[in-house]
Amino acid sequence: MDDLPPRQAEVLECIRRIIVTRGIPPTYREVGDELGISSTNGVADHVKALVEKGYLRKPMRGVARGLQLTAKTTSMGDSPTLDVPILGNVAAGVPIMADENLDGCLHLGRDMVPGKGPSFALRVRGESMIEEGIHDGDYVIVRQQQTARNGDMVVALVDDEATVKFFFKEGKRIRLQPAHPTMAPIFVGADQRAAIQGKVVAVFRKY
Amino acid sequence: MDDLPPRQAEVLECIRRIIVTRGIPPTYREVGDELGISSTNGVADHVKALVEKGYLRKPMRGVARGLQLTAKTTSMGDSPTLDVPILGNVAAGVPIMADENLDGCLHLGRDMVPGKGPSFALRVRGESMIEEGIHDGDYVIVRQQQTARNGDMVVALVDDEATVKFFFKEGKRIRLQPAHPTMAPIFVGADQRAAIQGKVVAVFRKY
DNA sequence: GAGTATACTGAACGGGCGTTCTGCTGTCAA
DNA sequence: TTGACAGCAGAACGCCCGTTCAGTATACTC
Repeated sequence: MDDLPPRQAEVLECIRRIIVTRGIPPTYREVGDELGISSTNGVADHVKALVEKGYLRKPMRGVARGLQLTAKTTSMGDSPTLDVPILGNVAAGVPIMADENLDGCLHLGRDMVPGKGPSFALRVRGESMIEEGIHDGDYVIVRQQQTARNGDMVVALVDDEATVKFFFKEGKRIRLQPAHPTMAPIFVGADQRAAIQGKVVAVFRKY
Repeated sequence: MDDLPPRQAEVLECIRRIIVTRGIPPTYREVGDELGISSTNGVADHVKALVEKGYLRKPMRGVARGLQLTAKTTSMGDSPTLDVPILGNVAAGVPIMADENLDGCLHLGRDMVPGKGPSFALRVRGESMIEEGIHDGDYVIVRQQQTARNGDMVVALVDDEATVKFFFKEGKRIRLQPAHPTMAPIFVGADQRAAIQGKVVAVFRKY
């Protein structure tokens, strides 16, 4: 993901920083001034490469300050902010990573979403994590990953349905443990692959 | 707050919509095209008025697409998104509304933060609302207001310290009720004014 | 009736800014 | 050693775009 040539990475970082801190994208000359590139063409070359590689977007050509960040950029590196798309309910079907948001975005400070990699948000249905302080209707912010460690709270796909549970590997089977006084854990055998969608890294609730 | 002349409100709404949906501010001519204003000066007049009234900002003059929204704009109207500044800990001193963010921002879909008016976020210290699923370290999103209704979860100033409690008016006194099995409520007499800072409208937790 | 705010048209100026072209210097793999 | 890629310089073109100046029209207040 982050296999950019060093100078291109600097250019991308510079553009991202300016967009985040100033609220409006820089011009080629502004980028050049910051990085010591006197020719606009020098910057244009880098931008062209970054667009081709999917790190930047240029929706309208020939337009002043027309550079935009893509999801690839906002969910990478040490960006101070992060756009987390809300992909749907955690009890309804398979969540799919998409560029465009379905139900809006959670825009959070980078330090509030631990770890790297793409993230998404889901709405929790049911009370299975009530003892963790996660209620029906809460949103969970999930970092996409296929594996998990014992004790992690994960979003897993069981019978084509996504659920939020604690993850425990017990020998050959996996235990998906709810945080509810009366609900029983779900066991997934070695044959049925437990499709881990990601790890819950944050929770959001609306009153 | 929203006492703008109708046409100025349309211009502001148009600019805000374009910034939110396209990610980059519009030019005067783009605004004019959308609203049927053929002269850039017509738009410039509206922008000038909106800047003077504090609804827009123009940090650099003479710069293409240099318009920015102010906190006044983002926390008003039917904006689809909302920037909520994080102002500090809920147990540490008086929260103050400021233009610039202290600890970053929660950028949330408008429909996720009920109600109107300016909002801010605070970090909760202690376990006093544990039974509500609000843990130590959680963030609460607070809509600024001076009054509250029975049962509201509010941020109140008691002895110059901000706390999160449920609000109940009981005759002449006010009861600030924690959601904790062993913690006692705080009573505020009629003489001591309970300084309500706002109402908790959302919660955010980071793992 | 004078003054002020709103809401524009039309035109022109001048710098901002993306684009394009040519050409240069490296490095690295084939 | 030929080629591809990264990373520039320098210059020129031409539209984009904020700004400014000069008016016009309506509505409202004093």
